[in-house]
Amino acid sequence: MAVELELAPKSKRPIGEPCCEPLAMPSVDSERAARLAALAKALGDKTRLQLVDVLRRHAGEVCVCELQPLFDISQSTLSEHLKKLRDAGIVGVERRGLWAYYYVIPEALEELKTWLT
Amino acid sequence: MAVELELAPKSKRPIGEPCCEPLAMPSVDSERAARLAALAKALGDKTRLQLVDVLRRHAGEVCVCELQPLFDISQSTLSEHLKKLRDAGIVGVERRGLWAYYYVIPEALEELKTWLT
DNA sequence: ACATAAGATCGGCAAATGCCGATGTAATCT
DNA sequence: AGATTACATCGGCATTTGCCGATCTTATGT
Repeated sequence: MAVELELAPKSKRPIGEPCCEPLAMPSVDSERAARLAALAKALGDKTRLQLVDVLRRHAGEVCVCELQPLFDISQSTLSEHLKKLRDAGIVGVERRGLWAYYYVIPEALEELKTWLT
Repeated sequence: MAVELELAPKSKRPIGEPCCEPLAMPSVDSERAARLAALAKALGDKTRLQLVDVLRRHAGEVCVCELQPLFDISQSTLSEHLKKLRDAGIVGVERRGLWAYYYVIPEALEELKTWLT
């Protein structure tokens, strides 16, 4: 993973001890960090996290109207949560007739999981 | 985290009847969902995610003043980001003299990782 | 064609977030 | 003691967020 942030040595400090050793400091590159943060952000809401949890185990089987009674929020709010998850690439939708069936995209969760490992 | 959900089989239904049966789903692990969401939320910022990434590789070796030049934000903003990570239980601090050495608490990341698996 | 239903989007509002400079606190140096 | 340093916290500001009811779009049934 490309090093984008570099460590600069401290210029001032009490004479005795150095604050810290200068370290070549690898970090996730900016683009990847932004992507990972976006994934985490999308999961950073209790309702959305529960949505993902439910969808993960019932992908393609549950329509939105079935999801609705599980949460104490309005239909529009639920729809907006699902949109955020969609925008983050965490879920996808399949429309069948009047209904919308959401499913988790496992690769998205895998991305985060990989970084966490 | 198991949100216990019973799925009602989907069937075509006449107009005028609800799309699906309401599903009896007590927000069983509501507490755990909140915890996981809080973890994800804390990671849901590019700067904080990069902070965690750096700290993970250099736990206890890097003081805040050394972290600072890595990010294009003010000292106070950096400090506030670290506080959020602290509050989420993702990092801890050890103070040595004037300096503060942050380290990642691996169990916190593990929590999220486990759920993602 | 018309009515109905699922779901997305809009407008608006209160609360939370990220950011900064200024100030506070505590440890260390002269 | 006073000065300096590292870091935390405060006050304020602009943006984003979550939420809602209302409305729009699209598909289906009569």
